[in-house]
Amino acid sequence: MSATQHQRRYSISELAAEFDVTTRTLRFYEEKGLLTPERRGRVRYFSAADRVRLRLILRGRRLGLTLEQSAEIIDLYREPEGSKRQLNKLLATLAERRAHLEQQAEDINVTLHELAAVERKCRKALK
Amino acid sequence: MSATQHQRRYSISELAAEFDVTTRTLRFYEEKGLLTPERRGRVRYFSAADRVRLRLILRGRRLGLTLEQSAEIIDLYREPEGSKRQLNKLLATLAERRAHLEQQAEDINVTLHELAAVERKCRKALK
DNA sequence: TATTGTATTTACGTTAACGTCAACGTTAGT
DNA sequence: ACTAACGTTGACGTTAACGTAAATACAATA
Repeated sequence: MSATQHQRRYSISELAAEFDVTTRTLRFYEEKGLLTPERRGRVRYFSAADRVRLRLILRGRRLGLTLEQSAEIIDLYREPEGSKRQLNKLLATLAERRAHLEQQAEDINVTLHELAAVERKCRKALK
Repeated sequence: MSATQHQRRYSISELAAEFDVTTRTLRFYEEKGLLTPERRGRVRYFSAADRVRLRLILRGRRLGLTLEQSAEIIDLYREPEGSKRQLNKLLATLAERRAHLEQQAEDINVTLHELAAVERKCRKALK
C-alpha cells in the first residue's frame, strides 16, 4: 500500500523542542484528544501523524483559534464521507471557516497598511 | 484648527449595539484603560475617539490579540515623537508586529488552500 | 551504588476576558 | 405615584490553556 514507511517516533521532549512548546502542552493536547501517542509502558511515543496534527494545532493557535476550533478544522481534513446531508453540512462548515479566515486576512491587510504609515512618519521624524 | 466638530457622544448601550458587544465589555475595556469615556454625573458618554479605539480593539480581538497587545498597537498610532533612541525602539516594535502579521497572513493562506482542497473533494463526492 | 536524566501521574494554581447576579439611582411616560 | 428603560458600582463565577510542584519510576552512567 504505502511506500517506504518511516516508522519514526518522537519522544515527548524531542517533539517539544522541535516545536518550541513544553511537554506539559503536549500532554495537555493528548488529554484533549488532539494527539494520540502510542505507549510503550507508560512512556509516550508520538508518530509522524501526531507531528502533523501538532503543526496544525500550532498554526491554529497563531491565528487565535481555540483548541476546539483547531480540532474541528483538523477533523475537516479527513476524507469527506457520509450522506449527502453530511457532505452539505461539511460544505457549510468550510464556508464558515473561509469567511472567518478572509475577515482575518482583511484585518491584517488594513493593520499592515496602518503600521506602514506609522513607520513612514517615524522615519521622517528621524531625519 | 479642526473642521466642523461633530461632538457626537454615544451612550454605552448605543455603542454596544453598534459593535455587537455587551455593556460589560465596554466597562471592562474602560477599566483596563482602553476606553476613556467622559462622565456626566456617573453616566458614561463615549466620544468618536473612543469609537475608533473600540474598532481597533475588536479588530485586534479578531486576530487573536490580547487586550494588552491591542493597547500596544493603538499606542503606536500616536504621533511618533521622542528621542532618536525612542524612535528606533518604535521602529523595532513595528517590525515585530509586522512579522507577526505576516506570519498570520501566511498561515491563513496555507489554511485557505487546504480548505479549498477539501471543498473540491467534497463536491466531487457529492456527484 | 549513587547520581543524573528523562519520563510519568496527580493535582492545585494562574491569567485573561469577560458573564452574571445583586442592589441601587435617574429619567420619561402613563 | 408607579412602572419601564437605562444607567451605575461592586463582587463573585467561569472557561481556556496551560504553569508549577510533588511524588514516583526507570535507565544509563560515573
